[in-house]
Amino acid sequence: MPELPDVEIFRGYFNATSLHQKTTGIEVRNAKVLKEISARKLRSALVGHSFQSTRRHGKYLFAETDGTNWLVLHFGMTGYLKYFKNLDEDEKHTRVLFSFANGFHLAYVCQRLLGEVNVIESPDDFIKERSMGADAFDVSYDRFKQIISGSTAAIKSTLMNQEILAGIGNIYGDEILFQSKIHPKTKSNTLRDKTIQCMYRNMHKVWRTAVDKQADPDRFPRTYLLPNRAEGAKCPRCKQKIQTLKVIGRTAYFCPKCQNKNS
DNA sequence: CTAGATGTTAAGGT
DNA sequence: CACCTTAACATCTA
Repeated sequence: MPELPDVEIFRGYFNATSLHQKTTGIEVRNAKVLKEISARKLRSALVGHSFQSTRRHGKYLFAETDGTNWLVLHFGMTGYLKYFKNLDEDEKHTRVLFSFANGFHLAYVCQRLLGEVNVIESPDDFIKERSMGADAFDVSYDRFKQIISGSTAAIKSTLMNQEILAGIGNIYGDEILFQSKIHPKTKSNTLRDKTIQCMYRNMHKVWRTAVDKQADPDRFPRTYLLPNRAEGAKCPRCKQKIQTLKVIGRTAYFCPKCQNKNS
């Protein structure tokens, strides 16, 4: 489930489980997640070292070692972390298994292999090389407004473009637009200042709620779209039928009554 | 059996 | 250039 809030939760999980202990081994079960490095390089960069701290930018998690390298984790559509002692708790789709000196393991699980495990020397350089936009949790209002009003694309497309704003994916994009009563196909540069302010506030509200509720839609407030994000479901605000349409190839769920293009 | 699913990228079209 | 659509990656589920 990895969008910004999910990755922020993984970061907390990593901090609570995997810092300050020596990595004793790394088993690469499926090298497809390594994308641009070898298993040998992953091991030589991390084995014998310990993780000291973490950072997040958009959907990427970075873990700093006591050496010169950082571990990079991206979770694709189906990735997550699991920390355990006994291998009978291992997961079917563990792609990389980190082992620590205390006998515990950290599994990088990624069913669809769309995620990435990498090693880098500088998160800031990596963020630049990958052309990532401002983190959607950290961005200032002035920058946010500049970003939105500088794009002629559909607002949902702008929000989800990682080179413009990093961290928003399909489901939280829908939630932010639902909370802000904006139609997903509204042209970004036609939004009024007041609407952009509203969207900025709602973006933060959604992040806080999602992290607070451990990104579990069942625990979200009833006024949220996410628990009702299904074809034929009813809008939690006006009871109209939720509709779908395609924006940049992804399904957008929205309420045709609450979210109209002229608001 | 088929279509679609939280992500990203490449290729091609308007 | 800015934007959109489609396809692809591997696997599971409705």
